[in-house]
Amino acid sequence: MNDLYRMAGHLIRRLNQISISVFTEKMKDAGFDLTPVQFGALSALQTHPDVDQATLAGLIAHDRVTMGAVLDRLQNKGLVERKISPRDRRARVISLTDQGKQVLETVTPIVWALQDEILTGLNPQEQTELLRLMRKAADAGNARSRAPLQSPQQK
Amino acid sequence: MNDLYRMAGHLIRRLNQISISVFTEKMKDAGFDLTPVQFGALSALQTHPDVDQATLAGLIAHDRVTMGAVLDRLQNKGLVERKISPRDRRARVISLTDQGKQVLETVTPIVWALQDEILTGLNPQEQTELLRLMRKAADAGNARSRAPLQSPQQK
DNA sequence: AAATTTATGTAAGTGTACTTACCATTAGTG
DNA sequence: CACTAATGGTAAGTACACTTACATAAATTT
Repeated sequence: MNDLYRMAGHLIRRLNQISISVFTEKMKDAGFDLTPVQFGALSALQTHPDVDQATLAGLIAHDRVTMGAVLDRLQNKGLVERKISPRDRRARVISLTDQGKQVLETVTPIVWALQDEILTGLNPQEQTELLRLMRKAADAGNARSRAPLQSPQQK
Repeated sequence: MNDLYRMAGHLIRRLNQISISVFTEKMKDAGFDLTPVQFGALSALQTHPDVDQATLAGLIAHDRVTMGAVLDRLQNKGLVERKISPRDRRARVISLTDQGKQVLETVTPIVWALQDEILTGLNPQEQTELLRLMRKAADAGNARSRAPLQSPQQK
């Protein structure tokens, strides 16, 4: 038995694989073609409408380049619109289309429901505790990641 | 404050970003150009020498295709050798080169040391508990991931 | 007002992490 | 022993998740 299996990094990667796999499967079952990151972007847009790409990237802890590519796909699917900001001609203001809003509304409860499935094998108390610890670790480590989470107020 | 931030999937993804970022930074500081997955492959090869690519992939929960690409890079760096298996002409038996062994030996303690840094913000008891819960969840969810972990005996 | 710095978005490149499809080979069945 | 099924590896394609580099535009400094 390799020590690797006891390393935080390896366990986190494995959980991420499981998480993405469960998400993809459930989304497919529900008839939607939406990745976790794409859902994250739509979800952040609902809470913070009409932000530009860089701000949106900061809201879900991505770099501008990745966010640009994700938005390309969301735009192709007709879920999102890009408009040049009237106050800054460099910036693209992103907004949910009607279809985007509708998809998000349908999909959000499904995404919530699948969260438990990611943590199958843990009882409710353990799930709560794991969530608490992960949140604490993610908050503390935020500045260490390449694309830190940035609340819009900070900007 | 968006609900997204309370979802298991989002927290796992964030921890993974932090984990990879810390790994990359520390490895670079130490003068090595090695990714987490590349280290994982070398480490698994140490414990299970002379396995074929598919078996190696199973040992660290990857699919054959990803493993092939990782091994291309490790081979280019001279850390690994591929030989056609005498007992199965389809299979490539992978072995660590002397340089690979040496790199692994130097790097392993660095990787262990950096694990704590991934979980900065948690005290030792919390780290232990998080690791326990992650291991339990990863084990239980193993079959759900696209590329489940496979012990060589199972095969 | 001009020069410098900073910031937004995109292009190109690397490295996972998969999918499907394919070829070669081996194992299993009739 | 022929036929089929399963397996190992690769090819091509998609989607993150970054990096560096660059053009444009805005903000700041001189």
